Amino acid sequence: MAYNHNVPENCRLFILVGKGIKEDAFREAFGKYGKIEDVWVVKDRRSNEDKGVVYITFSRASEAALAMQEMNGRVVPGHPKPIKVLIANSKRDGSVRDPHEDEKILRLFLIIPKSMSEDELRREFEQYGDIDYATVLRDKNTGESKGFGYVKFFRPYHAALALENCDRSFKPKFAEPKMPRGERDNDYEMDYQYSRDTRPPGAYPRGPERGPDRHERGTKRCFSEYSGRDDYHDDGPPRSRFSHGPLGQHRSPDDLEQRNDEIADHKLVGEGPMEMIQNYVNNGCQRLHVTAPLGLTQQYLTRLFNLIPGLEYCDLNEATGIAYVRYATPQCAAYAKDKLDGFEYPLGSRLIVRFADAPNVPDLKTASAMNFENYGIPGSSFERDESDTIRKAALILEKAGINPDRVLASDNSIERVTYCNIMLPLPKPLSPEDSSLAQRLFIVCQPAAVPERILRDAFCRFGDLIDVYLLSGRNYGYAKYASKECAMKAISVLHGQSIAGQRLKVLEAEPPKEDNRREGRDRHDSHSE
DNA sequence: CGACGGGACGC
DNA sequence: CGACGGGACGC
Repeated sequence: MAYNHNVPENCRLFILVGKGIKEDAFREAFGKYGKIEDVWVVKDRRSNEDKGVVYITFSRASEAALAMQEMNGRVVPGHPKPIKVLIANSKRDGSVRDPHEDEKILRLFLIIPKSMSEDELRREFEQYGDIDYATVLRDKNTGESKGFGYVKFFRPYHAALALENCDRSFKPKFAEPKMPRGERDNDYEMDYQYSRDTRPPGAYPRGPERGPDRHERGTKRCFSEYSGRDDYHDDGPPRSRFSHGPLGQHRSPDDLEQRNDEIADHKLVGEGPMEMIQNYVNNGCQRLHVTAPLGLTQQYLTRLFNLIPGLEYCDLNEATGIAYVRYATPQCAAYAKDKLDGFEYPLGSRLIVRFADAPNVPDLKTASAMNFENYGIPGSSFERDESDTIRKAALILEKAGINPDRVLASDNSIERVTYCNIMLPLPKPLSPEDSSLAQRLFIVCQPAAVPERILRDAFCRFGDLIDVYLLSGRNYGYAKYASKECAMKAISVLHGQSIAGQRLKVLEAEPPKEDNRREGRDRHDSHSE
């Protein structure tokens, strides 16, 4: 435990690259995919010359996977050679090439309820991306679930999103590769298989509502554009030379309401107005940069952008409120930008949607700042007719399966949540799992258990929550806090209230029953690793 | 085309 | 009444 400080798994990129490129160029090229923790341009000890290898550590695996997916095979500006981007092995594993190393970044090991079937497991995780397989391990004799399973994705980015965003009770981990000796069939060249536009063999479009253009792209583009691609050369669906008007144009309040209407009237939902989308100009940009209000969750934002056909991913950094969204075609992206830029979501806040890397929008900061002027200032003309706007927006959110009551309160300190009978403080970040325990609470749900994600959402709102869980199959459990005040606040607010239809008791927990009284220096820490 | 530095448990 | 959680894949 001494070294290897808490760098999460699969957050580091291993990049093969031309020599003479400086650290700043990598920060510039990779920084937009996430928070860069470290850039190391490897140099020869003696000659001090570049070795053509760079390591970049991101704060999260999804950021690294996204950067790999987007940057592999591209060039760093000003340097002609396309780079090769892989997820780095952990330092401990060294440079060994495991023949099944892809499992380390594609497959999750998950703790699941004993009652959960493979279908349910798959359904739970396919919200994060296309799934290769979902398995539940069972006792050979009784057939009873062992309470854990594996889910394998096609893309590292999707696996990482699932890991980071699934209910914490799954205790997700990247699975250790373990393969029967028999080889698997689709062992095609791994090197570039996760790159930008590829869709793996057997992948299917997520969700039945996807537009037909998805299928056309589908399987056959896997390796078409890797070699030496250095710019936008879209070979996607039929492009149109016509547009429904200029893009990125200043918008009037009437336009916003008009768009809300369109969405509410289903013009935008479901099978999608494909011919309309095709009429959007192809500017070669499939990625959008979204500025969302803080507090908005990954899941909710994904549902919103998924209303528009062709969504490939929607990655929100919940800490910054910045999301990157990608669609199957530039037209879909343009359509999404047109419809959702300035959209009131959640109620009371507006999204800002820009092209992430369009040549004609070189400076994101400038674009965002301008946009704030247009939409973000209270007292602007957007406030007129407020009740009507809110009503329409609520309609749209309901269609996306989003709870319209989850409104950011005007004073930004409490909100209405549908699962609870009272207003609650806004969610606060969890304390790290290894935080020292300050107070434990005993929780009883009567008459029946409440899903853990709801408990987590409720109990985190007082701050410094480490963990909350119910004993498996029971209606009681514990919440652990890193601060006594936060725990006591949770008791004072939540005790006696109703959550997900259950009556809640929240008490200070008694010390664990098995008297571990010898808390001195009972065991010597085996310094592992 | 292919693999590991610097600084470092702490206010 | 309601008291203490689960963890690796048929070679």
